[in-house]
Amino acid sequence: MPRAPKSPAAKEEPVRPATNVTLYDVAERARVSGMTVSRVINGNAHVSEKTREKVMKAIGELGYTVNVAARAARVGTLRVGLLYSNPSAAFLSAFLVGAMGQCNRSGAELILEHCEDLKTQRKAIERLIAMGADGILVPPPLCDSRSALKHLKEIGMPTVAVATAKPSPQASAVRIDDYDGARSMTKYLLSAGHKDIAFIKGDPEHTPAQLRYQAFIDTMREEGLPVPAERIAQGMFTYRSGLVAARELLSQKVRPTAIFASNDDMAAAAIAVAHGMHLQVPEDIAIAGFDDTPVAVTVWPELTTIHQPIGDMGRAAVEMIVDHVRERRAGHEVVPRHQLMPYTLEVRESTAPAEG
Amino acid sequence: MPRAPKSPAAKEEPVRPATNVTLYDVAERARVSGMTVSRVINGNAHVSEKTREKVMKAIGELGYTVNVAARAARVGTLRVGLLYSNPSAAFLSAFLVGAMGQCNRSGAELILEHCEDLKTQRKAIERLIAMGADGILVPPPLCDSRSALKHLKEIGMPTVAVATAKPSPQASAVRIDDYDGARSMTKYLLSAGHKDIAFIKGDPEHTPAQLRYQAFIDTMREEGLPVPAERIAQGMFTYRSGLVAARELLSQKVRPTAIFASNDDMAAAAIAVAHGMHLQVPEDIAIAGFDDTPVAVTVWPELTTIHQPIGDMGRAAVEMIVDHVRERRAGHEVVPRHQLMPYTLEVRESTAPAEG
DNA sequence: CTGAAAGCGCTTACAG
DNA sequence: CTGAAAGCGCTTACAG
Repeated sequence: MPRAPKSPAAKEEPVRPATNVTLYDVAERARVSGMTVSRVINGNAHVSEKTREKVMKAIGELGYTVNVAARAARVGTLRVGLLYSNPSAAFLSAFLVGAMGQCNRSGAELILEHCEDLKTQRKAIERLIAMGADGILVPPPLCDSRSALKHLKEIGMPTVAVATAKPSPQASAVRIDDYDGARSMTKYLLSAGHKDIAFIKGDPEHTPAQLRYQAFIDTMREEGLPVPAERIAQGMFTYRSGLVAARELLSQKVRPTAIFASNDDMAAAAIAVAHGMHLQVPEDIAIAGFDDTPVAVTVWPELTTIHQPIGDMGRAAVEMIVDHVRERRAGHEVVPRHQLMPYTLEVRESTAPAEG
Repeated sequence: MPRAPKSPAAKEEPVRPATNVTLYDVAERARVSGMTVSRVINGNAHVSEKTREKVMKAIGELGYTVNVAARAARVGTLRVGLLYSNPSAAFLSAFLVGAMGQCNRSGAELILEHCEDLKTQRKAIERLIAMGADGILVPPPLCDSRSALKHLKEIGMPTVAVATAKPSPQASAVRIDDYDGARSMTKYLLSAGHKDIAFIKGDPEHTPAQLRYQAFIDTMREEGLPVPAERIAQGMFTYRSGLVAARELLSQKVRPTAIFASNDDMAAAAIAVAHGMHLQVPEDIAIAGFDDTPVAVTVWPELTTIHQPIGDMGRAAVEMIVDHVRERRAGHEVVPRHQLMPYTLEVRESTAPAEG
């Protein structure tokens, strides 16, 4: 493989800085009891600001980190439920890598439950609860299900939606700005001199598909380049649907100079179709994707795409749900949080400046 | 906050059967001390056979499982190092999912270290040790490096090689039988009526590549179908190398009726090349892969392939390394173990009976 | 708002 | 070969 896959936890921060400093070391230095330190690190409200500061200072100076194993021994292992239906294999495994890594660091346990469709989701949620889930993570496409989120809200289960494009204000969410990402890609293609760009839409049920398309249309329009209907093809985020869509787009009398597929699987399919028509990529047709899943660097030429930090999102989602669970246990109200992760434009070989 | 009690009708194997039975419950029932139970569950040698049996019986009756969090609190979290260089992204993430899941269940922690090539591996091993690794997992292609394994052996570090085709008797290994798997695939193609089968070899540095090729050749020969040189193409396990190899194989005057690529990335490339030549898959040319990585079900038609249980191998490797570390701590000699995982032949749409 | 005590479930010395 | 005691680092009652 040409490039080393991103290692999930390798960089970040040492898995756990094998510190021998305990809560009591902090207590001693801050001249308080261990109890008080415990309160501070758990965000308990009943600590004076002054005391909290003293403790935080000592924590910083000593480089203290909580021993999650000891905490888990006392408090019971916190269980994070993952309710998933049918995201792509690539998405799920990248997400799991991040989520599991963080569970490990947080001393939590990940339990998975599959649910085939929206009808069975209530049962899946109940199974997760029966298995002792303290909080639940909801990746696409379930994260866009109002009824799933509503059900979870009603039963008071801490919830984090992942990779939804239109987050509910009622529930926490970890996501990228799909609109912005698609806008960046469109601008990049424009700046490379492409004017006649075709677009492959994704599954209309997925909110990211809608926003990516909208961003493309809006950005083109802003440049005074309205997109005719024959430059838009409907896909379903699958490779196979990309095959059909790309065939449709490339069999026009006048071909576009670039295709922006709204995910990598469809972009990979577009490359295959182009090659099948003896078109060179990117010389005859530039092709771009979205997500930066493993297939993006498997195909040749490698795909220019928007890198969605799926592993980091899994990590962040677990961090957030763990916070929520602990807030709840501490008797606090759980306020929904929305975390926007940074995406990056990965320019690779499948795109190049337009000719002329 | 107390966790809701588990329903007795538990699922398969709940992540951890949240049993409330402790070591002392077992001790009481077996009429021994907690210390003795601890010795038994840790495989300590200094327990009489009779006592051990009593304890095991009580454990079974009570459904006791050790509380890994409590153990970790006492004994320090066990750290499993993962030394990897450049396996494909798909392999690594599938492996990580299995390995991390098992680490979670075992109360261990996974720490990753990348090493670019064989020259830097010694340093990578030292970094892993500095980070507190108690045992090290070595996936391909490093698992085939004699010098890496030798170094680890010399410093007395418990080691498990993963997915090597030619395991060293000196080190533990978790793998599938690559020879057998390739033989199964070849037999399947033969049974479907194919006689003229081409083969795309993998990176000659990887032991699985060698065995898969050998199995193909041997099986064909047994059937009285020796394979001419023009039916063999050299690949490197990458998509791009598969593109080149497939082009070579399919541009012969007389085309084979099937191509067996020794991994999925190359098989996916072969499909793309076939489509580019306006050949139908599987009607005009059947194509098979090996590994069953996500790309196998991303491309269309989906790939017939040998399913290598990569996630399970990650799980098994962690289980084994944890055993080794604990054996070592208990003062036992670590005897290398070799675990063969089951592969399965996944017949999908990319192959069909030969015509005629 | 803060603290002294007890205990989570297990293992490490130390005995016998 | 077996056990009584102490303690891992943290948190949960219970006080004040």
